[in-house]
Order: sequence, then structure tokens, then C-alpha cells
Amino acid sequence: MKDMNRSDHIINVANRLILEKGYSAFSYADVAAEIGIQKASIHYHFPSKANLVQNVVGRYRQEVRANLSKLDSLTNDPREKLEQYLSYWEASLQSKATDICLCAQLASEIPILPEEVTREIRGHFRDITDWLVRLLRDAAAENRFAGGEAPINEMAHSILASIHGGLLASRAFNDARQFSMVKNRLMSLINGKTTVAK
Amino acid sequence: MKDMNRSDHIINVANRLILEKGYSAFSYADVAAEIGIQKASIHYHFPSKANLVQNVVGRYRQEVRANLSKLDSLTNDPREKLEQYLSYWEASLQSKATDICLCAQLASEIPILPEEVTREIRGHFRDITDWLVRLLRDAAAENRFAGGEAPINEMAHSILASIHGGLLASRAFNDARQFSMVKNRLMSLINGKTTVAK
DNA sequence: GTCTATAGCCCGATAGAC
DNA sequence: GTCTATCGGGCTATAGAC
Repeated sequence: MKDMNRSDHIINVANRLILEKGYSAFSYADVAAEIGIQKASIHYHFPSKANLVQNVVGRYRQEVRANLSKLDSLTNDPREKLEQYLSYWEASLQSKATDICLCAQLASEIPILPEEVTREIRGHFRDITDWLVRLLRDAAAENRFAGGEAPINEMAHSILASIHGGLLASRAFNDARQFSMVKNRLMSLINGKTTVAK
Repeated sequence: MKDMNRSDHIINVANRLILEKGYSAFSYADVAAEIGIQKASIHYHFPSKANLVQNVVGRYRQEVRANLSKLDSLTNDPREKLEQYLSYWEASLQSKATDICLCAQLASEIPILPEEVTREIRGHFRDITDWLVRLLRDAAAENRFAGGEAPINEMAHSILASIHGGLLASRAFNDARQFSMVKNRLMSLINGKTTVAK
């Protein structure tokens, strides 16, 4: 965090400000003031607001993909994977109520977002949904999927919706327990590994 | 819709613009232009933006409460109630992708909203959650709650989160089917009435 | 109740010196 | 790469005529 080039620093600050205020309400002036430079300097690195935000969301997607890959390499247990993923958000909310998913935050402004940003947001939603589909298939293959006859695809979309809604509610009430309730329900969808055959 | 006093007309237009652009991006100028009056005229009816939006959300809450009461009086079947409620949003999304829940839309801007607006949003979330709790209790009383041992309160919060996330996703992809998938999953939580004992 | 006019501020973006 | 200065425009809100 200490040695950071200017572009990365700008992206970091912009990311946080978007989570706090949304796309329309955060400004070059906000970012500049916090870093201690002038607005014009930001335009040198990111010529337009649309360009800046596209870079912010692009980096967010990169990080998320890296984290999910790491999670996939750490364990093969689908329940454990889901637990880790949900715990990440739970911990994030506990430390700072505004720390929700960048794309869930931006999604509510989609009608006024530049097209290149909208594309990134949709791409992110597909990334997570695909990951959830693979996770649920793994669980189903081990007969540990507790969703009955529910189609996997439908279930994956529904899980993502719960997560986003839960993040939003947690922030609205400044209370991480709103998300924890969602987490509890979601975890019940995948049964634990039975170590001893019955 | 024809005979409408000026205040109601302003509230209607503001409501739609908030759904399209959010709190920070919609303006008195937008509303004035669409109605065909001047910005200053709006300030006569609603002295500040905070006041205007509080009135918009206040009226929304009134309407929702009235609709839920009506729904409660039309049927005692919890499954039928949930179906009707979810179908309302499904139809709304099919006719216009931006027509999501006003409070779900505003929730993402909570950190920058005037306190009186935040209070209304939280109140609305509690209204719906309470309604869902009653609905789930009714279902449980008839042994038609399919959520196993899940605590009713946790389930109600989780359902509301799914709904909000589903609305957001539908709008993000401009595709009502995103919400329909959530609806299908939610409907499976309450069993149908068995007309003949097995 | 609606208008014109305007105050005072913030916005994204650009030009050009250094 | 960063700065100062500025353009052209948007914003909320108010004053005061009608």
C-alpha cells in the first residue's frame, strides 16, 4: 500500500468513493482532494470519468477472479468454498458497512452508466453465477445439494440475488447481521461431508 | 391520472426519475421540464430536494401498505399471497425494466441520503419483512412451510434479500427472467394446499 | 401558484506553462 | 506528470414581480 503508482492510487480512492456515494455523486474533485493533487492530474491518467470507472471495475473483476481461483485451488469441498466466499463479505461488512460488492453498488445506476461500465458489471455477474453453477454441480455430484429438484442454473441466479440483496440490506441498516441471516440460509443448501457412512 | 393536483403530479414524475437515475442524478430541472413548469414552481410545493424525496418515498410506502392489506383481505392462502406479490414485480419488470422497488433503488445511495429519507427506506424494509414473517407463520401453522427447521425471521430477511437482488439483476440485464428465476425458487418454499388427504 | 432572474457552488474537461 | 486557469454547463435554492 505504501509504494503505489499514481494510477493505482487513483483507482483505489475512486473505488472507495464509488462505494460510498455511487457513480454520479463521486467526483474528480473528491479523488483529487483525498490524494492531494489537482483534478487536472487525474485527467492525465484517466481522460474521462467513464474511463476511470471502467478501470476501477476492471481491476475489481481481476481481483475477484484471482480470489475465486485461489479458493478453488485451496479446497474441493463445495460447502467449504461457499462458506469462505460468504465469510469474506460478512467480515467485510463487519469492518465497514459500505464495503459491499462494487458491481452490486453500481448496478442500481445502470440506466445512466456509460456502456463500457455496464458491460463490465454484467460480465462480473456472469463470472460469479458461473462459479456458483460449478460449485452446485460439484455438490450435486456428491449428493450434497439440498435444493431438491431445483434447476442448478436457477439456483445459482437465486443465490447471487440473495447475496446482493443481503449486502444492500446490511448497508441500509448498518448491521452486518442482515447479511449473516442470508448466509445462514444459503449454507443450508449444501450438506456437510459425511465422514462415516450411515 | 388525468385530474391530478400539481403536488401529486410532481411526486409521480419524481418517482419515475428516481427509479431511472437515482437520488443524486435526478434534478428539479428534469421534473420541471417533463411537467412543463419552472424549477421554482417545484420549490413552492416541496421546498427542498430532501423534502420532495421524503414525500415520494412516503407515498410509495402508503401504496405498498394498501396493496398488502388488500392482498391479505383477498385470500388467506400464504402461497397465493406470495405468488401474487412476486407476480406483481414480475409483470412490472416485463413492462418496464426500470420499474423496481423504489426503496431497493434508493438503498444503494443511503450513505449520502438525507436522514429523513433513510428512515423511510428502513421503515419500508421492516414493513415487508413483517408481512413475510406473518405469511411464513401462517404457512408453518398449516405445515406447508418447506423451509425445514429454518428460523422464520431469518427466512423472511433472506426472501426479501432475494427479491431485491433479483429486481436489481433484472434491471442490470434488462431481462425479467432474472427475477422469474428468483420467483420460482421462492415459490418452492411454500407447499400447495392438498385438497385431498393422502 | 407560477413566473423570471440570479446567487453561489460544483461538475467534467481542456489549454498551456513548467 | 503536475500545475494554474478557465470554459461551459449543471445543480439547489431564493428573491421578488405578477
